[in-house]
Amino acid sequence: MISRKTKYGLKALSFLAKQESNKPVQISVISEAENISQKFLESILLSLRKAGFLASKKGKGGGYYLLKETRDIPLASIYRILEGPIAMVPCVSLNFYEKCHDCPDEHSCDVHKLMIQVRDNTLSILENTSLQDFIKES
Amino acid sequence: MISRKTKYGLKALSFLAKQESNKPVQISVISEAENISQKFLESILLSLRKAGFLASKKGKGGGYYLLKETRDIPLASIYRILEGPIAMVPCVSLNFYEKCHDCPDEHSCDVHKLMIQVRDNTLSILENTSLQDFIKES
DNA sequence: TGTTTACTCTATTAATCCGATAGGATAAAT
DNA sequence: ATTTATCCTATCGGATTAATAGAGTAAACA
Repeated sequence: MISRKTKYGLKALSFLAKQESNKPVQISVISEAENISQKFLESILLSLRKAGFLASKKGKGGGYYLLKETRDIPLASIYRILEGPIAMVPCVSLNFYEKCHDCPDEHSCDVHKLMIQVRDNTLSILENTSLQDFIKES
Repeated sequence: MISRKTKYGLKALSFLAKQESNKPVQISVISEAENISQKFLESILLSLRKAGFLASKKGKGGGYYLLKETRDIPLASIYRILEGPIAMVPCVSLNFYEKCHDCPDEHSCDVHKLMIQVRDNTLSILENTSLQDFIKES
């Protein structure tokens, strides 16, 4: 299961992607439309901005807007920013590798072998689905 | 990422599956071989027993052993028992369905639509990988 | 029958994470 | 200047996780 943070982030990105123009949208607008706590959404959008997917404008008429084309925002990137590693165990993570504390030797671990397969399969979905695909069929 | 509970459970099942005979294996043997806290492993094996995958014998010569054929234990079942829902959001879970608190209407939710696809894809991997497949190539 | 062995069950704990909130700082528009 | 709206840090209660403790139960075996 993904956290609310990730779900909210996806909903907000989808909301922004569906605007006709690229005019900034205020946090309060998104939070009301999508039933998300405004303060919580603030921190989520901030993460997405720091990751380079969104830009913001302060002051009157300000807000958030997409910085990239929707087709250039793969689900995998959003997931990594908001949720963390895509791999099921740290020892097979490409972007967040960590040794498992209980494994003296990864290469002799069945779970390790299995999780590499699961990771590759999951990755192929998440890398090949973009924000565009995902609002397309609404 | 999966919890340690699930990882330990997988390792323990794999360990049992690799025994030649179906003689009971003591918790302490598994916990030492796999570097798992014995007490924690106790509760994990108990869950797997209650779910019908393992059986146990008490007393001398006792321990845990597999109750089903390794090919009849899909990863999906183990995952559901130890980790919980496979779906990324409760509103698309087949076995643990719950309405999302922030969605007045699931059918108009982009995330909902997307997560159905992700779920089906993930499911097809986890349902079609059995404990047998997963120890096979060690 | 009694002792050892090993699973069963409950419950407690420390640490971490999650979701949410508060409030002041900063920057832009008018 | 004043208003608007993002930026940033800090905090909080509650839930979950991983691990531990200890008493209870059942089986084997001498």
